[in-house]
Amino acid sequence: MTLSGIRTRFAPSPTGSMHVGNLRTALYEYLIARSLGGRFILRIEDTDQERQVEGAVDLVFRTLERVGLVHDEGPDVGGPCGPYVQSRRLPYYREMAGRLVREGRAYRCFCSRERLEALRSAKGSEFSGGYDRHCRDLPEEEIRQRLDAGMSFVIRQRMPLEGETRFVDSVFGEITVRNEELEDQVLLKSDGFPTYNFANVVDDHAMGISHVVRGSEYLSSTPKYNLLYEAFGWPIPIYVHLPLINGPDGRKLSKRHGAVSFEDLAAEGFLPAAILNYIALLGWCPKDNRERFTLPELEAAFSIDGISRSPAVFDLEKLRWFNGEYLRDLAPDAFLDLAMPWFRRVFPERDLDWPLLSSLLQPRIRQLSEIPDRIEFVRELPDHPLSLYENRKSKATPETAVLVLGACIPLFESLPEWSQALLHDRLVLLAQQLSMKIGQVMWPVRIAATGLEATPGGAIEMLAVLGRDVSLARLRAGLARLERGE
RNA sequence: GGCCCAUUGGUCAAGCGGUCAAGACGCCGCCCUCUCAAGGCGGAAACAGGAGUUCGAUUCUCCUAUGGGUCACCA
Repeated sequence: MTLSGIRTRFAPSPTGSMHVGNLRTALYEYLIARSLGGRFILRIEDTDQERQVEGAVDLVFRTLERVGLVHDEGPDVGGPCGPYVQSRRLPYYREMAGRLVREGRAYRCFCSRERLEALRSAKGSEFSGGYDRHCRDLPEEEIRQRLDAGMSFVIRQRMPLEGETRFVDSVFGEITVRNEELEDQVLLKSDGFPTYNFANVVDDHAMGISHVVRGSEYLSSTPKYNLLYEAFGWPIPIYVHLPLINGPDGRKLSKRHGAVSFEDLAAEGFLPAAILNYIALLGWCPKDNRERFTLPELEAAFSIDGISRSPAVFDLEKLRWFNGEYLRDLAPDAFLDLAMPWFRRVFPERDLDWPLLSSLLQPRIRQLSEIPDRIEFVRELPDHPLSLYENRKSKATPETAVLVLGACIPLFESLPEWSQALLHDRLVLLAQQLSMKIGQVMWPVRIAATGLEATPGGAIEMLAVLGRDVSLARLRAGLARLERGE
């Protein structure tokens, strides 16, 4: 079977949540494949028996689906290079490791973990690190003896002791490392599982991966990968190393920076499309500097040469801006559907004029999670100081408030219908009668009704949301407070 | 500490020898406006430092500084 053409893969370890860095890697891998007419493959790298997390594989599927990164081959959809789960490819890795041992490019190492640990601590602060190649040239009979004795072993790659390894990364350019820096890395662990490095190379070749896309934390170990490809006589893939994503403090983004996984962000009211759009721009910039992109638009615009080399800081503020844009672009009923669960957090039973509230909130929020706080005033009038009735711009004062509220309460009581149109007409009329500016009458009404300096709508809209009874009760209470002066 | 990489406003970033050094977020101001948003207009804000190369460096080279990555039977 020959695999040709552009092929990229997303190869997560099922160890927990979908970090935005991982998601971005998946995105770029997807985009490289799509923009070049290639195929995007999903492979699960579950070679670490101890770090498996229940349900993590499902989370990967679900997340990719939610953001629309559809893979062409993978554990669920199959493909010509299956299985796409590393724990089911064990015999293959053993065969390949055995081949390297036979050819003298790898060897069995019987060193105990204790010895290795002692080695490391002995080097101490020097940090010259690494394995001392103790078993590299064990005599044949000694190997056979230990094997017969049932000693466990790992298989290590026999690295060249001199010379240098050079490679070209599509993003970072040419990189050269002296071979003496390279450790005789473990290929096969004593439990028979391959290490990440080994399985990765073996599978990338077996699956015909043309572009190896990954975070730049792998940059310095890439020479080891290349030496493996060479040991097997396989062609070296095109490398695309991605700049890291850091937190605001300049350190690698992690849990202590708050919500950094896709599911955290989604739970906080960010739209998948907005998240995807934002992270697409973290480390990549289109030729025309455009910012708003749908996935198909990204597929058309993406190119490797737009990837940046320096790390990017994950800026929640900018994500919030993106999210606000996406929220505003939603059709009103689509926004209502998304807002409803958040409405229900404050009003599990009671119904309000949801379409009205929804239309007021849509242009005003950036995260769905802002909704509960924004409508809490409907449930209960917030404590507020009388000084709120003072507003320079509206020329409103506690004194004018008394006049306005005193006049509009009876007016509202006799209103035949509690409609925005009617409310509006009456208040405009009232302003004329009192020779006041419109804002002068609207301000105290809104304050008395909501107790808030800023509300999701004007006075009329707030009255409509609250309904006749609640509105009147609050206006009366407001007036009484003003008259008492406290 | 060794090795590798990076360095344009607070953040994302354009730039790829000659620019008054784009744009976006955020911030500030003005307009619109029954508050706040949204929208419109405007503003403050950057080439880490030092040597070279060159007629000319943000762009090329070297050094320094700072930051990051990596040195596992983790990925």
